Amino acid sequence: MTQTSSPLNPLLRKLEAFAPLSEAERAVLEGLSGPIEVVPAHADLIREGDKPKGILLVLEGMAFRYKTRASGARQIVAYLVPGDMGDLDVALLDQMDHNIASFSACKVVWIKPETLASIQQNYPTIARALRMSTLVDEATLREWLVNVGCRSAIERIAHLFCELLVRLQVVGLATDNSYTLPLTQLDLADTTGMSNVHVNRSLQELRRQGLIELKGGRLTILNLPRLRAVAEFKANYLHLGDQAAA
Amino acid sequence: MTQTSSPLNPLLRKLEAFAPLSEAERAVLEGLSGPIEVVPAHADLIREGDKPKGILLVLEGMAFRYKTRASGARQIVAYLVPGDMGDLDVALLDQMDHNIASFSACKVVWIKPETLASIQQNYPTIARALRMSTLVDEATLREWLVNVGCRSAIERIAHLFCELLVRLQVVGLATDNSYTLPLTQLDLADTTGMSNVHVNRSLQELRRQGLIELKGGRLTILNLPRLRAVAEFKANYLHLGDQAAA
DNA sequence: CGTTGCGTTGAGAGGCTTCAACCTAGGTGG
DNA sequence: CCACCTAGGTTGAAGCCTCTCAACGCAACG
Repeated sequence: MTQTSSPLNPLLRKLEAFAPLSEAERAVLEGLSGPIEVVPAHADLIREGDKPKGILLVLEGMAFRYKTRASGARQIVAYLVPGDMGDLDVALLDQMDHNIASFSACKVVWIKPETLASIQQNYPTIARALRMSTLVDEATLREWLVNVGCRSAIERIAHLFCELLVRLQVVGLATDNSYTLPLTQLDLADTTGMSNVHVNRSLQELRRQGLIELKGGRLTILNLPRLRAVAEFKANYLHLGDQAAA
Repeated sequence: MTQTSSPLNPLLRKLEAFAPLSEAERAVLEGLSGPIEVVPAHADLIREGDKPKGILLVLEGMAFRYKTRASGARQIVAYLVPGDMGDLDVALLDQMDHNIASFSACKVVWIKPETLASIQQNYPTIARALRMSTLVDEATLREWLVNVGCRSAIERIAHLFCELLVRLQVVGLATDNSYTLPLTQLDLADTTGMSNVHVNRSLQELRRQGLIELKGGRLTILNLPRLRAVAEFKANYLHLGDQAAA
């Protein structure tokens, strides 16, 4: 209630989902805000082969990690929503092995490795929360692999929607089982490893079953229990405790 | 040359691929050996829902991470070869979100979080190498997602074989483009998101093209350049510098 | 008012799955 | 020492899920 308008709010909310923070700790995190970069929609933030620019923190908007093949095929390997951070140790790498781009217009910060390192040293609770968050990112990647590796078309999309709901709820960006989803069907296709045509048909099926409504860049989940059942969604990999009924 | 017989040797080799270690640092790492657990083939090391036992380090044999669906379907999400370690911070989680099991008989160690933490504090070079290694694990997961998300059956298998070659070469377990591969075709199927029948046919095709030989639990790559071309394999995500011609 | 990006629809093709049978090799026990 | 058993590899056939290609609708925008 105090600082809902701070650009750092999503990060604070996310970390507090792992461990309560003191006022001092919250204040320190506010110090991360630095120079905010405003990024238009559909723009690359950093490309494969580039030297890491620092630790990416998304404040607003939605971004994603992806890799491309020589053929031009694209695989999206992660979504970055407000409060999400890149790897704490990216600075160790001399070049990126994948790309990061924006879905919608974004506000981001590139945190200097030293800044983060010093915070981690001096504030163990924050350090813990940040490391938890990294573990969850990895767990999410594993879940995405399960998604593409052994779920059907409809199940994949349903699972993705369930995951996003939880992640956006944590940072206060989803209410009434509804949230902004600035993706095209082609984006969804490249995320779930299917063709845009089949994404279209799967979405229609989800609509026909009365599970979701998706139009104008906003997704509304009409029947969450059934959507979760379809996706066989268990939130345990997000490690939020009981907040998101596993 | 000095201590090739140490059970810790794979870890040393792996970390040295990221940064040269001093004798003192090597000695410290030897101290990790602790009580070695011998695990038979096809046994679970830890299950989803369990409390993490410590940081897993594989000394010998081959293990894997996997998740299962209610239907019984299994998705393998990572391979663990000698020298591979689990997440440095797993101890932060109160329960595992996936399983780990052995392919072949293994020797492993469960390192106590405190032990590792103290080493990380006192030996920055080791800490760096360990964190690099975690970054590579995550990058590998992303590459696996690309594999399942947008490569054809043959390409998936070829890519997996290329990756394993590099990883095993690093720890000295592959010579002459050949290495031990204690997997069944069903294991390969659950790794690549396909049916065992189709894995069988894809392997036959790779054999027919003279690219590989696979029998008796040993894989020999007969034509590495062509196998890499088929897989469109670029080793950059393993971040080994020039050691493995990207 | 044309252009452009995105969603939608139809039709045909194909990669992969499923089911099922059969084969082989290795291990076990009578 | 052989018969049996089992796990894993191989093969065939049928079918479907998903893809590709292509056309068309539609809304936003300059």
